[in-house]
Amino acid sequence: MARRKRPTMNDVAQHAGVALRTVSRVVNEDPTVGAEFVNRVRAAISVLGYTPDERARQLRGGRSGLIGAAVRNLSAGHPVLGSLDAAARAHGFTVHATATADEVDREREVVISMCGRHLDGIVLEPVGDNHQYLGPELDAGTPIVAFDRPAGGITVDTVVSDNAAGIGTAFRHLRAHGHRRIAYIGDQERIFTGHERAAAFRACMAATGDPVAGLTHPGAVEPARIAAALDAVLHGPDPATALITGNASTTFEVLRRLGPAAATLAIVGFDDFPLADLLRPALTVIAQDSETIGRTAIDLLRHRAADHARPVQTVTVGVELVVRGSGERSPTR
Amino acid sequence: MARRKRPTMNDVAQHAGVALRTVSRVVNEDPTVGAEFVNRVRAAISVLGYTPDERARQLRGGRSGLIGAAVRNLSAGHPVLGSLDAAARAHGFTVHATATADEVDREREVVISMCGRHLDGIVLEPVGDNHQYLGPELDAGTPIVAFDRPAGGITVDTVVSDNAAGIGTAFRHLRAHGHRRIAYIGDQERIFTGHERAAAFRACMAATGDPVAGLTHPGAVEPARIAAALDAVLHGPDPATALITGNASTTFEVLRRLGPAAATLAIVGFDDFPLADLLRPALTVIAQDSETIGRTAIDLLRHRAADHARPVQTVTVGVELVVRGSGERSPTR
DNA sequence: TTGAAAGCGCTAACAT
DNA sequence: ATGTTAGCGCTTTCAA
Repeated sequence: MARRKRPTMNDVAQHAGVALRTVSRVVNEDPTVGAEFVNRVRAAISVLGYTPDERARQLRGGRSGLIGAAVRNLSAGHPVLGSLDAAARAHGFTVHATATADEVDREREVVISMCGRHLDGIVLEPVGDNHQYLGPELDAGTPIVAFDRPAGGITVDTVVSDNAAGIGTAFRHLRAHGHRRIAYIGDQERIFTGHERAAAFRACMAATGDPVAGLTHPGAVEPARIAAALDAVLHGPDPATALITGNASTTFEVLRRLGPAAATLAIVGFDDFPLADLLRPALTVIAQDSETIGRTAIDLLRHRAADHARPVQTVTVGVELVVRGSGERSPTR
Repeated sequence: MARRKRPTMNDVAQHAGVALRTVSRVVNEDPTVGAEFVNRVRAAISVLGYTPDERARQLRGGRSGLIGAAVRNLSAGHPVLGSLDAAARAHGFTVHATATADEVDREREVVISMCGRHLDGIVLEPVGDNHQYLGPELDAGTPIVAFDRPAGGITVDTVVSDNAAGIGTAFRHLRAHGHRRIAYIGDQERIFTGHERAAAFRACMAATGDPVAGLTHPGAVEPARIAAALDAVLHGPDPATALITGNASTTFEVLRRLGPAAATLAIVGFDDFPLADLLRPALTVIAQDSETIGRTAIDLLRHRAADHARPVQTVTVGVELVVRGSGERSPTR
C-alpha cells in the first residue's frame, strides 16, 4: 500500500480535460454546468478518488457547519452533550466534542485550538474562571455559549440550571414529609454549582429558624471526605433524618458508604441518573432538564450568529423533582 | 460589540513594522529572531489580539495534532472514549469526538468531514458495514482504526473485545454454580457484537449436549421484545434458572422488567456499568477492558503513522468476570 | 456556459 | 538575523 499523493481539484481538472473552475462548480453543484462536463468531471473524481479539502475551502470563507463543544469529560455519561448534538444536527451543524479533563490549562488549550479552526460556534462547559483569552474570538463574531456554569471575565450567552430552586424543592419536599434535621453533602464551593447549591441549602435552613449547625457539608467528592461528612451528620447528638446530596457522584458515594443503612434515611439526590429507578430504594432526585439545556445552548448560538448586536442573555432552566421512594420516608426518630 | 475583522499575520507584521516572515518565526518560536524583534512582534500580537489561523497553517502542511473519533453516541457513558482521549493526550494529540447516532448515513457524513479536514488519524466505532469510501483516505496515508466492531470493505487496524471468551466465561461460571438451563437475551445479530455473543452462546450450549431449544434470544433492545423473551425463557415448561444478558442496555431492561423477581434468578451481564455494585443484588458482569481498548487504538494509530507498510492487525482484548452476587446463586428448582 | 487569475492566511525555500 | 517570494487547495471576481 504505497502512500499515494492525495488528488487535488487541479488533478481532477486535468484528468477530465476541463478548467479548475469547472470542477469547483461540479463539486459545489452549480447548475450552470453542461451535462457532458458534469459527467466527465464526476468520472474523473471517482477514478482518482478525489475528496475536497475542507481546510482550503473554508480558508476562502464560508461556514464550516461545525460547532465545538468543550466539555469536562467524554467518558462519563453526558446527557447535555447528547441533546446539544441532536439540536445542532437539527439545524445542520455537527458537534465536535473535546474533553477539558477538568483542567484549566487543558480547557484553554482545546478552546484556543477551536478558535484557530474558525468553527461556526463554541459551546463551553467552563472549568476555569478566566476566559478573557476568548475576547478576540468574540470580537471576530464567533458565537460562544457557556452552559452549566458561567464563563469568567467575558460576557457570553449562558444556560444554567435553576440550582437554588432545585435545592428549595428538595428541602420543602423533605420538610413536608416531617423532617426537621436535614443535611446537605455536596461538591466543593469553589465550583459554581457546588456553591449555588450549598448556598441555597443554607438559605433554606436559615429560613426555618431551626438549629443549623453541622448540617451543610460541601467539599471534595472523595470517599474519605464523604464518609467523614456522613459520620458528622448521622452520629452526632442530634442526627439528621434526611439528606440532600449535591450531585450524582456524591449520591453514588453516599449510597455506597451507607449500604443497607440508606433505607433508614430520607434521601433526595441532585441530578438524575440512568439506574436511579432500579436501586432499592429507588432514588428520589432533582432532575436537570438536559434536553432543554442543550437545545437552548444551540438556540443561543444560532441567534447570536444571526444578530451579533442582540443583548447577551443568561437562561435559567427549571429542574424537576422525580419522586421514587427514597425521599418520601418519614423521620424514624 | 461591532464585528471586528480578525487580525492576520500580515496585520501583525505591519503593526510591528517587520516582515511577515518574522512574525511567523516568532509565532513558531524560531530561536533565530532578535530579542528586540520578538518583543515588538509579541506586543503587536497582544495589542491586536492576533490568533493564528490553523486552517491556513495546516493547509501548508504538517500535523494537526488532532484525532477524530466517530462514536455511536455522546450522551451515554462511553468508557472507551475516555481512555482514547487520555491515551491520545499522553501522545500529544487531541481527540475530537463526533456522534454517528447509530445511523449509517450520518456515520459516512461525519467520517467524510473528518477526512476533508485531514486529521492525523481517525478512530471509528463502525455502524455501517461498508466503509469503502475510506479507500482514498487510506491511500493518502491517514491512519484509521476501528474498535468494538470491524469496519467493512476495507482492511484497517482493529481492536475488539473477546466476546466469545466473555460469553464462555459467563456460561462456565453459571454451570459451575449448578445451572443447566441457561438462557441468553441480547442484541440483534445484525450487529457485530450481538452476533458474536449469540453465536458463542449457542456454541457453549451445543457443547453441553443438553437441550437448547428456546434459550437464545437475540433481538432489538426494546422493552416489549425483551419482555417477550423473558416470558419465553421463564414461563415455559422447563424454565431457565440462569440468564446471560448481552449488553448493558439489555441488562437494564431485564432488571427493570423482572423487578424483585430478579433475585430468584442467577444473572451475569455482559458489560460492566457504574452502579452495578449498588444494585441489590449486586450484578455479576463480564467487564470489557475499555482502558486497554482505547490505549490500543491509539497505539495502532501511532504505529501506522510511523510505518505505513506494516501489516494490518486486529487486536483482541480480554474481558474479565466481576463477581458481585447475582451470578453466584444456585438453581432454585 | 466555461476559463484565467487573484487571493484566503500561512509556511518554507531562497535571497540578502 | 531578517525579508521576498512562491505556493498549499480552494472559491470567486471578472473575462471570454
